Amino acid sequence: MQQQVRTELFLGDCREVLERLDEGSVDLIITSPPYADQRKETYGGVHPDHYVEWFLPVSRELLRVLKPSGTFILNIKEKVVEGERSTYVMELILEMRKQGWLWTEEFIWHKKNCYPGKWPNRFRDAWERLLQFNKSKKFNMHQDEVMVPMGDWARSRLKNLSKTDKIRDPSKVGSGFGKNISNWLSRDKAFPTNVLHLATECNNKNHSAAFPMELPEWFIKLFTQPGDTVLDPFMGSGTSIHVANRMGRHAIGIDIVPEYYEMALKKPSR
Amino acid sequence: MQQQVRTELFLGDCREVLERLDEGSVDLIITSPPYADQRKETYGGVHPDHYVEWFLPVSRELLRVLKPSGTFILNIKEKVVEGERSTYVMELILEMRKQGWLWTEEFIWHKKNCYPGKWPNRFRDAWERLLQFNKSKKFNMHQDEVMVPMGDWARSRLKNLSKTDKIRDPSKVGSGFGKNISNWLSRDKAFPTNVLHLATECNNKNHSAAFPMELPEWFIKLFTQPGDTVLDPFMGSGTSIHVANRMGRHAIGIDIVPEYYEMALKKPSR
DNA sequence: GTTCCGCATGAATCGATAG
DNA sequence: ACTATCGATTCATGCGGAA
Repeated sequence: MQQQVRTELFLGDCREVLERLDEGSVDLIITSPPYADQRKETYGGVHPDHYVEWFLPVSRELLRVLKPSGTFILNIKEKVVEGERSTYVMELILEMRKQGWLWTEEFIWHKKNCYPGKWPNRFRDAWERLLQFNKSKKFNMHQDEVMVPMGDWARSRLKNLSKTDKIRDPSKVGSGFGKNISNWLSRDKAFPTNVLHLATECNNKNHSAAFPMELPEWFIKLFTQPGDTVLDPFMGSGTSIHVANRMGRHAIGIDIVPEYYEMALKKPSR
Repeated sequence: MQQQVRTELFLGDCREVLERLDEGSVDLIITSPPYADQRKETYGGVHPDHYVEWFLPVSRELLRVLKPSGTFILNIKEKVVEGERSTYVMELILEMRKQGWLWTEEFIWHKKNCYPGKWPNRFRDAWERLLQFNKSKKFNMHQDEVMVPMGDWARSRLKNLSKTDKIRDPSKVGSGFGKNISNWLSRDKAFPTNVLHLATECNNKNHSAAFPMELPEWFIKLFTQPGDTVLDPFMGSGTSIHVANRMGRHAIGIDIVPEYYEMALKKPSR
């Protein structure tokens, strides 16, 4: 029942708050930390050169509070510095492995409505990383929960490519399954892939979410069950926390910015 | 003219063959090297732990033969080893930067019809990396050649120009920017993003790396002009070489496997 | 109730100018 | 020279009001 769902929100630096959480108490961590040099007004901005050392204490605590069967989903993307992609995300992955994390998978979030712009040497950036880390090779995964209908794939929550995407790419889709196609026709649902097609939410309201609700929803369905605990150490306005609550999961949210903390407190769990 | 197009095919280890090519003689290198520990029969297989040291001598020679204005597109994806994604691609990027390469961009190839399958701990892998490396920040890029049709929204969009189309609100986030809507009036095409949606080709069963023609075609259009030179040091059956020729570019192809070399020789340049 | 249409907004990046 | 700020460029989406 919804009433049984526990929600704990903390105002403060997650490096300190996390120390107060019990070891092995969280089933899913899903977060989108401030990217390097971004959100200067609110988070102060972290220089790309110092990003790894800034994040490692956090990931160490996250490793502690996660259950052995749990999963950590990290949404991040490196920025361009002087014409090159920065390497701090790769360095972060390498360092987190040294901490004991397993880098299990990398999902791609294809942002269908990416930021506009034109530059002489690059195109618009339309994707972000969704890095999956685990504590052990045996982690919980409920694949059936995120199956997508095959027939009306377009209407499903995990949306398919938009109309223009189809117009733009006239190559032969579905021509490549060979004999296995018969297996698929008899099913009505299919497992998704590791590429997620979602638009960023840019509504007219006073705040915009870091990522669309469908994103945490998808991973919460995939990696937790009702009654499990979801943690977001950089909750922002609290999107993933409230999605977790709505789905009957306990939620723990942390943010260092008072405005976000207040916003998360007040947000109706509709 | 097509007749003027030069094609050089070599049978041998590209580390040796590349030494015979002139410095600064290639405009675009596009290749899909044998993935780690894959295709053992054909390439002998490279263990993930030795992949970086195996590839670095190749990339050093590629750096030499590339023009300062040229581009290197590397199609690669790390395999899963004992439940984890291997880190050799990230390590390779870090090491190639030490060689002098600039890691300019990472395109995503979304494989729309990836191979079906089911595993208890992961979904189907539907994307690969297309790493862009450059020798200098000033490289050739012909963006107009790869423009795509605009979305349907554009038609109604341009009927009425709103105030904010001319003067954008310096909005709350501070990300506001002014528009020059007059640039749009005659526009029916848009620039693409760094996510490519292509289906894999499966017609050529003989070749172990399924590389859809559209992929080299797109990068050849983007980074070269007719008369330029395209190199594929792991040409396989020679798809990118023949696409380059068909598009009026000179081509150099290398492969160590006699069967592939023969295949590339015989392939009609339709 | 549908569909249509107007419109603000988004983890962007480059190059020029200012301190 | 080296860093910080600012102006210029751009496309797709979902919302909300109108038809």
